[in-house]
Amino acid sequence: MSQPQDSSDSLRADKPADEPSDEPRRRSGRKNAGGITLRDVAQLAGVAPITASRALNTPAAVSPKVLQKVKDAVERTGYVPNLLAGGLASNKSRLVAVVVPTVIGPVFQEIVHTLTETLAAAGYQVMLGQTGYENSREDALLEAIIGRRPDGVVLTGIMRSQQARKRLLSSGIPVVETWDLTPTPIDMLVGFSHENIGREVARYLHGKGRRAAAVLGGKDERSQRRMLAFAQEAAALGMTVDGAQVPMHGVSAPTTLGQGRKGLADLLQQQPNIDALFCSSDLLALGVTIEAQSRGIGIPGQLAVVGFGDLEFSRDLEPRLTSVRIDGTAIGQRAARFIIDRAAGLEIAEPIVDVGFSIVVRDSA
Amino acid sequence: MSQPQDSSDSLRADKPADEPSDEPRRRSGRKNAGGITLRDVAQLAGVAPITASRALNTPAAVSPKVLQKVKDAVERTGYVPNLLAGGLASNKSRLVAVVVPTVIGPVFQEIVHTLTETLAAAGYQVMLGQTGYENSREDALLEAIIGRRPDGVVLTGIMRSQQARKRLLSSGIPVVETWDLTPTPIDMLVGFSHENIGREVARYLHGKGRRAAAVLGGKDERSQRRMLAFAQEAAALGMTVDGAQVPMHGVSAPTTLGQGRKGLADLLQQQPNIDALFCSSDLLALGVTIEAQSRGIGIPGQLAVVGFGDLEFSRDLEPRLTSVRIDGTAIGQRAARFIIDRAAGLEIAEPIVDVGFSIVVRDSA
DNA sequence: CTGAAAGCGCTAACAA
DNA sequence: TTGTTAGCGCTTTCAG
Repeated sequence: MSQPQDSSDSLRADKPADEPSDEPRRRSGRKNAGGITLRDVAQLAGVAPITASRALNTPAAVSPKVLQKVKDAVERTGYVPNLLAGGLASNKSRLVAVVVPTVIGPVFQEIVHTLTETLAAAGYQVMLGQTGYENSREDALLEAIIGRRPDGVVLTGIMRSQQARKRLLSSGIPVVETWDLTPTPIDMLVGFSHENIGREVARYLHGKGRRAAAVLGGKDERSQRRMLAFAQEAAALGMTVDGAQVPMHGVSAPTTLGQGRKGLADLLQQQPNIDALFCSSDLLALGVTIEAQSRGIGIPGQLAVVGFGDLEFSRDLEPRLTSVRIDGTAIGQRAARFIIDRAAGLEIAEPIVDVGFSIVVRDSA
Repeated sequence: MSQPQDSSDSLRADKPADEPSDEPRRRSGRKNAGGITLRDVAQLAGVAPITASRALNTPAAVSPKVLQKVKDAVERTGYVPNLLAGGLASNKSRLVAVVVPTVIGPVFQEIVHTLTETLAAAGYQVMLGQTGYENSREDALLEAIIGRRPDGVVLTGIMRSQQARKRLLSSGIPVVETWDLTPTPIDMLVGFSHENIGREVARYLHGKGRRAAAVLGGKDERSQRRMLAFAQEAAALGMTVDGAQVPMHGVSAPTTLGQGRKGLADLLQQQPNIDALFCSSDLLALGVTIEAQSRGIGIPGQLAVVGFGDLEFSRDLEPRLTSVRIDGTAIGQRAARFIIDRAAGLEIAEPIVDVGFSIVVRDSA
């Protein structure tokens, strides 16, 4: 490959510093985009390294002439700043850790997507971490995260180990917890109340004249809380209540359509007369729909079904699925803003946000 | 908290500066897990920093006694190594960038999941990047990625801009492309042939006695190639071929169930006699199933349907969906191994891997 | 097996 | 506005 950028150098006319004077011992193996550093750029532009740095980071603080020279030099060398070095020197890594139980399954997709996008637009890069719903990996993961000195950590539906929480807190890294309304957040919080959801759904179904309620959900903690609140409220309203817990295959997997089918079968065996069912995910609800269909059970006629998550496909099902909608985009944006603001040194006036939820009423209930 | 180290600096007291108050100016605002550095640990353990470093990184290279002392010191101080600093010094960031069009949608979930998990187990952290199917963001994203000097980049279904490819190549960072079999990969490759899939599905349906083929797919490039190959092979086998292209709402979004419903409707209007349909995603196929059901079209009796992706739910649909399965886990593991091996300085014997695919035959076709 | 010295590439403090 | 100096926290190199 011919690289014709050897001695032409038509730009740096004033300071011929070709003198390889007392070359200090250089370290080996560089992976550095051609080995070009800020110093090379500065030299080519005929300015001090710090000036080149300013031209790139705070262009307003530099004369237009210098700015242009530096830009040219960057262009000609193909220089890409080493953000690791910059981060070390400035103590700002521009890295944000996002931790979820798993990226498999539709639940946290919207949040991860929004965070990645919003933070990227602000110059941050997202590091992804998966805990797998277990505590065991939390500690190792935390160590790996803190070691990178991120400018923020977003926790979604996890981090229960008390020790881990303490560790994070004492690291001084801004933390945003999401997907729940913890009574005692580590730092900042963007969430919603699982209990309120359960209660509201119970009231909604009761209001529709249903009297024999049932719930179907996985055994993750938040799902359980929705289910419990639903059951309690339904009972308080005078409804009968049955429930089935979906067996989670592997503690890190989300609920599945198959579990929905099986779940309804189990439920019907337990209590054939149920007329209202709250599923802790839309996938479960879809399974229930299919199973009901194959059994000739009419939805919503015989059985009203409410899902959770309002997945993209739910509006197009037959019948169209009524579901609880969580605005993952809003959560992601708010969380991103919290971290960006913190990094900018702003005071967060209200570090706890309840984004709420809504019941999207369609045909299935 | 008695810290018996009142400015005596027991370790480096060999240069008595004339002025006693020689304390060097310290930089401000540290976010450093309590501000504990390797030097603090080393001092507490009574060894040199480099020895403490060795105790942590290559425990076999220090005496058991020293190892214990350092471990104790780490324990007592709560020290967490600064991986940014380590990365800068050693030129190994232990960061791997994973780039996908979007994490929304089920397509790349398995790969991202596997990569994150496998790499984490090897001490690497995944940085997530989303291009949004557009080229526009590719350049900025690439700059952000290269700037972090990752030890590897995994590209999934993207990076078309020639300039971007060149940039990556010249950065010297190991690159693994996935989800396709490019004729001229940048570096390493783990993929499968979209053309072969199209052809095989056509043959399969022809073998089942179907003669009026149709395809339904999104307009992303690979989907198109599957569809085209399918159409060509079907025609070559003497089948009639119709096709419909799903309108993508926003170029970055994956195909949806709703599009499947609409797609079938359009297709039937075009050609009511089709008896075999290849959908470029399982979600599309599900939509087709539902639409067919509501129109009283029997599957597979009247219409055979084949999906793509073999999503988790496909096996539980009614009828159970026949689909093309891609082993995302295998792709992720292979890609991770490539990068880990490269980082270890190993020669990659065969840098191009075809993981193939399989047609999972169920009831729908 | 252990240590001193010298940076990795960049930016915060000061100064000019 | 620009430059000088001194690190950021760690690891490489080269000696003991």
